[in-house]
Amino acid sequence: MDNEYQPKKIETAVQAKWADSRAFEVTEDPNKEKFYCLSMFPYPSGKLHMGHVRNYTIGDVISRYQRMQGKNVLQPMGWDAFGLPAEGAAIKNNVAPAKWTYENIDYMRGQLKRLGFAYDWTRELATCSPEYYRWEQWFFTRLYEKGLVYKKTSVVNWDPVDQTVLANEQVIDGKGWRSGATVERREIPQWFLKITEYADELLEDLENLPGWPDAVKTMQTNWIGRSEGIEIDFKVDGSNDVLRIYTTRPDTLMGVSYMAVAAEHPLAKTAAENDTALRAFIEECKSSGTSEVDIEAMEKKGMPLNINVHHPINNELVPLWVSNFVLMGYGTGAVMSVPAHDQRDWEFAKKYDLPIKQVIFPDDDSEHDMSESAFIDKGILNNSGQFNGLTSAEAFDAIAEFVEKNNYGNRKINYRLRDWGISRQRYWGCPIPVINNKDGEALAVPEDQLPVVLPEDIEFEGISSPIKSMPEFINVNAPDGSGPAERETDTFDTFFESSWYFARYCCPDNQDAMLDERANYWLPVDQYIGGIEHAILHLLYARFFHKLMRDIQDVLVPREAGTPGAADETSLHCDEPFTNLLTQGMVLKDGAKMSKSKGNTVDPQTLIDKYGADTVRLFMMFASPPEQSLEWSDTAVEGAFRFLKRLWKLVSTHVNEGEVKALDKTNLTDAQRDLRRKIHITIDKVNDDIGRRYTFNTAIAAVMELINALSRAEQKDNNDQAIMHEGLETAVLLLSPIVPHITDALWIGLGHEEPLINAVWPVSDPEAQEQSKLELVVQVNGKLRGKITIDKNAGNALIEKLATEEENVKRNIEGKSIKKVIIIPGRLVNIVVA
RNA sequence: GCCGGGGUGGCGGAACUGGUAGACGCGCCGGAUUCAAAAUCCGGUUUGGGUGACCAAGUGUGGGUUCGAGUCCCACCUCCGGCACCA
Repeated sequence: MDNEYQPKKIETAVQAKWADSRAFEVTEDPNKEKFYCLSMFPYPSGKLHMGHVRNYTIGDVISRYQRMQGKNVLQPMGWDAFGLPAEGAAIKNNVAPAKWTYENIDYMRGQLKRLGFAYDWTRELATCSPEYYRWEQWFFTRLYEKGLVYKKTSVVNWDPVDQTVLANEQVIDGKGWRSGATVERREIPQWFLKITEYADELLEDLENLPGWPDAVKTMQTNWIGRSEGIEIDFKVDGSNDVLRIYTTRPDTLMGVSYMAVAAEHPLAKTAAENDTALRAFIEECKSSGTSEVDIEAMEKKGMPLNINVHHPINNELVPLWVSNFVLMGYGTGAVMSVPAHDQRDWEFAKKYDLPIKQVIFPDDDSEHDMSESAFIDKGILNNSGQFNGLTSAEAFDAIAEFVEKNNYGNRKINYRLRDWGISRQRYWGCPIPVINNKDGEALAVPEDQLPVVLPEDIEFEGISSPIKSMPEFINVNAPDGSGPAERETDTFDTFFESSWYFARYCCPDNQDAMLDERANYWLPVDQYIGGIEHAILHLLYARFFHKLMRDIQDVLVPREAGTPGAADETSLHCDEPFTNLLTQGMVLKDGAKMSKSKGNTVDPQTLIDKYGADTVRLFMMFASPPEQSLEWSDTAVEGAFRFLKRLWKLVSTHVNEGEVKALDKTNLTDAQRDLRRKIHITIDKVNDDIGRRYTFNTAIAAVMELINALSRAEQKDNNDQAIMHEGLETAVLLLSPIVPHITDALWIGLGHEEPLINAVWPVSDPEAQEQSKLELVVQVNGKLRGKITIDKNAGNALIEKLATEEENVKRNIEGKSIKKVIIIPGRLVNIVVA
C-alpha cells in the first residue's frame, strides 16, 4: 500500500468507480425501508459557495449513513433556476438569462460531482425547463377551477423613472436601485393563492412534526397568528356606510377614543377629494416602503378625516382618522384605537392629544400609571356602563353577545397569515397560464395548449420584462372563441417552483402527469436539510403546496392504470412533505456572513484543488455542529488535512507490516483491554452522534481520540496487531459517510474486495466495553477535591468511607461536621459540611 | 417595531437528563529530527498565586432556586436570522 496520501488521485478514481457502477441510482423497492434525504436545491448563481458545501455535505453524510443501515436511499439534486439575479446579469452583461443560468448549472454540477456527493443524477431537474414548469402551470389551472386562486389589487414598489415594479431588495433607503428615484407604493391587479383556507391545518399539523426544530414551529405558529376576536361595525355618522373593524380585545371597547383607516381606504379617499392637506398626507403615506419592517419602524402619523362614527354600545360619536400604520391589504383596512390599553394607540394619542380613557383595571388593587404607558394586561372592567365589574374574559363574551344580538358584527377567528401573492412583473420566471379576453375575463390556458413556454431568445432593453413588449407572445386568440385576446405577461413567484420540487424528484421522467405512484413510495421526505433563513416562507409554502397536491384530483396519475397494487393510487397519501427538518447555520468569516457584497468569501474550489474534497468535507463537519453558525478558518482546514494524512499513514504502516492473526480474547493485557473498550465505546458514540444527534463535529472528535489512542499503542504481539486492525477498520467505517473517498481506498488497503459503500455500519460489542473499576469524583460542598477508584459493585457505605479517607478530601473536611453525603452512582460523591 | 436563535480559553468548539468546565482541533511555547528549513514526531498550554502538593477566580451582565447551575427561573446588554417581491 502506498505510503503517501494523494487525495486527487484517489478521489478521481473512486468517483469514476461510483459513476461506472451507477452506485447511487435508486428505484422503488417495496421490500426495503426507504429513506428520502433532501437538501434544499441551489439557485445557480455562478459557483458553489461555502453554505452550499456545508448543506450538501450534511445531506450526504446522513444519506451515506442511512445506506450503511441497509436502507434504500434517495438523494436527488436539481436547480432552483428562475430568479432575479439572472435578469441582473442580463442587464449588466448583455447575456440572456437562460444562457447565463444553464452555463452556471453546468459549472456548479461539475463542482458537486467533484465533492463526491452520492446523488442520483438521473433525477436532476431544473425549474426553468418547460418539462418542469408545465406541471405547475397545469396545477395552477386546476386550482383556478377549484376557486383556490383569485385576482385582486395589491401594493407593489413602483419606480417612477424606470417605470417598473421593484423587489423589496431593489429598494435601497426608499430609492430605486438603478434610477435612484423615490419609490412609490402602487396598487396593481395580482393573482393570489388562498393559503388562508389552509391556515388551520397548517397550524394544527405542526403538532404532528416532532422531527422539526421547536424554533421553526414557533416561528410558523406566530406567522400564521391565529387569534379569536370580534368583527364590529361602526356606523358612519350622516351616511349609510359602516366601518368594519376586527379586535381581539372587545373588553376594551368602551375605551375607544378614535378610529383609524388606511390611506387607501375608500372613506379616506372620499374625504380627501375636497381637502388639499388631507390629500397631501395620503400621498405621503404612499411613499413608505411595502415591507413590514418599513411600516412598523416608521414614525406613526395621522390626520383627522372630519368624519365621526357611532360607538356600537353607547352611540357616542368617535372621530375617524387616517394613519400610515394601518394597511389596506390587512384585515379590513380599519382599526379601533384604545390608547389606554394598546401601547401603539397610547403613543399615537399622546402625540395628537387624543383622550386616553382607562376601562380595564388591575385585578389586584394595584394602580397603573396611565401617564407612563398603556395598561395592556387583562383585568376588571370599569367606566364601561353595563359591563362594569366583569373580568376581561367575561366581558369578551358579554360584548360578543351584545354585538351579535344587535347585528353589529360577530365573533371571528382571524389569522395574521395573508393569502399568497404569486404574481411577479418579471421576465425570468414561469409564465402564468392565463389569457385575458376582450371582455377582461381571465381564462385559464387549456391543458392542450400547455406549457406556455417562456421565450428564451430575448434581449433586455431597459430593465423591464421583455415579454411585456413582445406582441408575438402577448397576442393570441381567446380559448373561449371570443376572438383576439392578450396573454398574461406576469410570471410566478419563484417560491412556486420550490414548493413542489421534492415531489417531482420521485418521478421526473413522467411526461404525462405531474406525479405518479412513485411519489407515494418516496414521500414524505425523511430528512430535509437547509438554511434557517427558510424557516417561514419556503417551508410554509411547501407545506401548503403539498396539501394542495394531496387534495387536487389527477395530480397523481398511475403510470399503468388498472394494474393491480400500487399503480392504482390516484392521490398523495401523506399530509406533510418533510418528516424531519435540519436547519443549518450560516457560514461566517471574521464574524460576518460570507457574501459577495461583504467581499469575505472563500471559494470552495480553491480548497478542493489544494486539499481534495475529503478535507473540505471533514473541515465543514468538524468546525461546528450543523445548526450553529460556522466560523471559517484557513488553518483549521490544514488541521483537517493533517488528520487525514495521519490516518493514511497509520493504516499504510499497519498494512505494510503484513498479515494479521486473529485476536486471542482470553489473553489480553490491561492496556489491550482498554484499547478495545475505546474502540467499542467509539462505535456507540459515533453512531449516536451521526444517527440521532447530527453532531458530526463530536463524532469526528471521537474518532480522532480513537486514532490518537491507536497511534500510541505498542505493537509487540499478535493481539496488538489484531486490535490495531480492528480499530482501523472501525475508524474507516465510522468516517466513511464524512470522507468517502479516502476511506474507500483505506478499506481496500485493509484487504476488502467488496466496495466500502456496500459495507454495513459497525455494531459495538458490549462485552468489550465492560470494566471492573470505576472512577468517582469527590466534592466537598460542591467543589472538586479528589477522585477515588472503586469496584463497580461497591456499596454506598464503602464509597462514603473511601471518599472521606481520600487525602485531599480529608484535609478539606477536617474539623467540620458532615451534614449530608450525596452519591450519584457512577459519577460523583458530594460531601456537605458545615 | 414584531417573531425566533445565540453569547464558554488566544481561536473554532465540548460538556446530550442539574453532577469533574474547556473533550477534539487550530494557534502558541518548549523539545526531538535536520547542515538548515519545510514536513513529521513528543511534551506543555483558562486566568492569577505557589518550587510543589495545591489554593482562588472563571461560561455576556445583575439577581434568584439548589448539596451542586454553562445547563433551571427573573431582569438586562449584545450579536445573528426572518418579516410576505433576494433565494
